[in-house]
Amino acid sequence: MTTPLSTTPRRATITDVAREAGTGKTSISRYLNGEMSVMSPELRARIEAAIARLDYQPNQMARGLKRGRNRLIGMLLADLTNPYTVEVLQGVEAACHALGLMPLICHAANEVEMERRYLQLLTTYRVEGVIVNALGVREETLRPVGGGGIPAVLVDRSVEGLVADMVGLDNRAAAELGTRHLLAQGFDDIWFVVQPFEQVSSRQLRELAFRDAMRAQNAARGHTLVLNLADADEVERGLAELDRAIDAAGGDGGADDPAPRIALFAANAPVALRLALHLKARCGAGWQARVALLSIDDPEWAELAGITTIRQPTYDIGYRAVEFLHERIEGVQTSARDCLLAGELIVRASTSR
Amino acid sequence: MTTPLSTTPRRATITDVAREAGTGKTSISRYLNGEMSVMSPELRARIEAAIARLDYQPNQMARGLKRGRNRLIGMLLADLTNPYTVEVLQGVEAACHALGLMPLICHAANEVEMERRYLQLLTTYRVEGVIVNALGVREETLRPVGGGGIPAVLVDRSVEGLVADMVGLDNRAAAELGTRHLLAQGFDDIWFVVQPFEQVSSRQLRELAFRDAMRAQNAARGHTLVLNLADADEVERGLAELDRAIDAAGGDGGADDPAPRIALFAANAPVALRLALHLKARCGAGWQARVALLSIDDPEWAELAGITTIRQPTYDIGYRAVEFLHERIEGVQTSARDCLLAGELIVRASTSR
DNA sequence: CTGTTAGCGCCTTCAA
DNA sequence: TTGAAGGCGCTAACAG
Repeated sequence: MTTPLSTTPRRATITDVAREAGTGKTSISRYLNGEMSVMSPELRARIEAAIARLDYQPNQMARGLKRGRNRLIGMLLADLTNPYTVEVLQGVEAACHALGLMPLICHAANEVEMERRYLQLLTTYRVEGVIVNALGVREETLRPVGGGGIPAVLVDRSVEGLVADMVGLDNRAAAELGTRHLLAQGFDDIWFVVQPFEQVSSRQLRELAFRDAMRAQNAARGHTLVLNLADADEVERGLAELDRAIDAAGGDGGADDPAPRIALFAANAPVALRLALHLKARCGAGWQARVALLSIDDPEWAELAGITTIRQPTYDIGYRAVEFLHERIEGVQTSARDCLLAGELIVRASTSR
Repeated sequence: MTTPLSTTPRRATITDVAREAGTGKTSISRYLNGEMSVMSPELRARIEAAIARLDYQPNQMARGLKRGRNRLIGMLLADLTNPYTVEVLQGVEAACHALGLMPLICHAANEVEMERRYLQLLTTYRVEGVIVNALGVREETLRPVGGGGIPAVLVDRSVEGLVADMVGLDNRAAAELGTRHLLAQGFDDIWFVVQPFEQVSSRQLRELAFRDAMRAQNAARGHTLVLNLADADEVERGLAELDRAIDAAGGDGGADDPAPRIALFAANAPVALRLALHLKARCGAGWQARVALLSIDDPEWAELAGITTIRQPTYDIGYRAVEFLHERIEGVQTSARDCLLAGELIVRASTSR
């Protein structure tokens, strides 16, 4: 490969096409916008030929400038590393495709500062709307977007004080579903493990619903453990606490030992993975005999590990979010809507016997 | 929540700011572009105040239209579901950030038709360059991009007949590394499992290197199994063939049984996952005692499952790709470059004893 | 140092 | 049925 890469030969503009077709720019513009009804077939043919000959492609930016709409929407994501996010994204893409929108995907990688910058950047590109699934967004940050300016719809989590459409899992129902399942399976010592939830409404709701569901069953003991995955030391301390509880519960898998009555309920997949890795490292490959694991989210490895999950309707969440946003862009003025979708319990070996 | 969502109050333009600051548009433009050197502090202060008062944000589209560059680059991805892709993306984002670029992420979801459409769309938005990691791109599809028009850099796989920079794993070295490891561990019946590779250069290279490395060791038997993950029936047939080989090799994990000498070498993570799921379903939780599994790619579940992997320098791949592209955008004219990065062998229980 | 004058590529009245 | 003129928001010569 020694051929030098060729240089750019400037793209054709509408003016070039007009000249090539021997007509005015207006007719080209009409052609581009499908206003064929009032146009002689002869002219139309000439335009088509000219476009083909010049390999002309209209400049979206220029159109956007004039029309005031560029069909761009922003998609702000907290963490692409989380399978949940990728799945939601698939729904978003499908919907965008169907509605003629183009998503500008911004990955904040769990950094609040990034979120702020991206939001600002999206504003600058004059996106027509934004879908937000972010970690640290506060009402102030989103003000220029949801408030005065660009329509916004929230995914998974709502933002205090911000009035906007939101779509996500029915967290209350999901956490109840999981808790009830564990109770029904005879677990009476259940640990709900969740990342810090002061800022994240969905985590709050899950934790609250868990506690409520536990309270309804007086016999059982319910605990909440906060695991800040971003801080290795904190994680160590949390896991150590868990270890003590597991040891106390016994159940080393011996044949004459009663089945363990302790279960872990992970609030999402990243937490579940962290737990599974730790348990495997500490108890070996047979860790599942000592403790049950259930997680909201259904990552690809769940089936392999055999843990029970509550699968979110991720695709629908993404799709619905775009539909909401599209309606807002088209000027719908109803008050803020919430769309809560149901999760599905998938029972695997970890919690059944 | 019954407050109706407010309407958009039209954003301030450069003209508004000029009026507000009592000056001309040029000065505002200069201010925006940091040409502060020749500007009275007094004027500058007035401009700053006006911008703040109006919450003015320059319109990127308009700037782009005028200067002919919009700082947008396209990022075409074959499959976001593959952890590899997400990791590369992180490198891409970091580099874009550092270079003041904004990536337009397009997810083709393994559909060739989507790729074509996205490529066309990117052209339409006049991106300054494209990073391509796609399934079905042929030279023709990319012609308008890599050839005459927009600079392109390829990730992971090269495209026949297309002269462009490319960055990815050193596939030959990686496949050799894996094969040698398996041979050194005493496996003499090794199955290389890979998705259809006619179209994908990286898969071709891995398969070829595997065969070469096997040939160097006459004693061992090497097989290549093609697994088309997109076709359930084909997958069934392929897995059945594998099952027969595993059964023939024996090694049911009994204490008096010699350790199994059969190993599976997955060409990437999606294949490895499919294999692991099948083996677990067929042989139960103890499947690892019957067959060893090694995979190129190091997905999050690899540690949990204890399979050996060859981790790709994904972040660097993404980062490097953007750097290459940026150089091209800036006009570098050297002939096409290849950047091959080394993989790292991570030995886990599956292949060690 | 600062403002005026042309466009960038396209769409949109308004005439013809 | 078609075209000419003006402007979207911004930058880039030119003048002053």
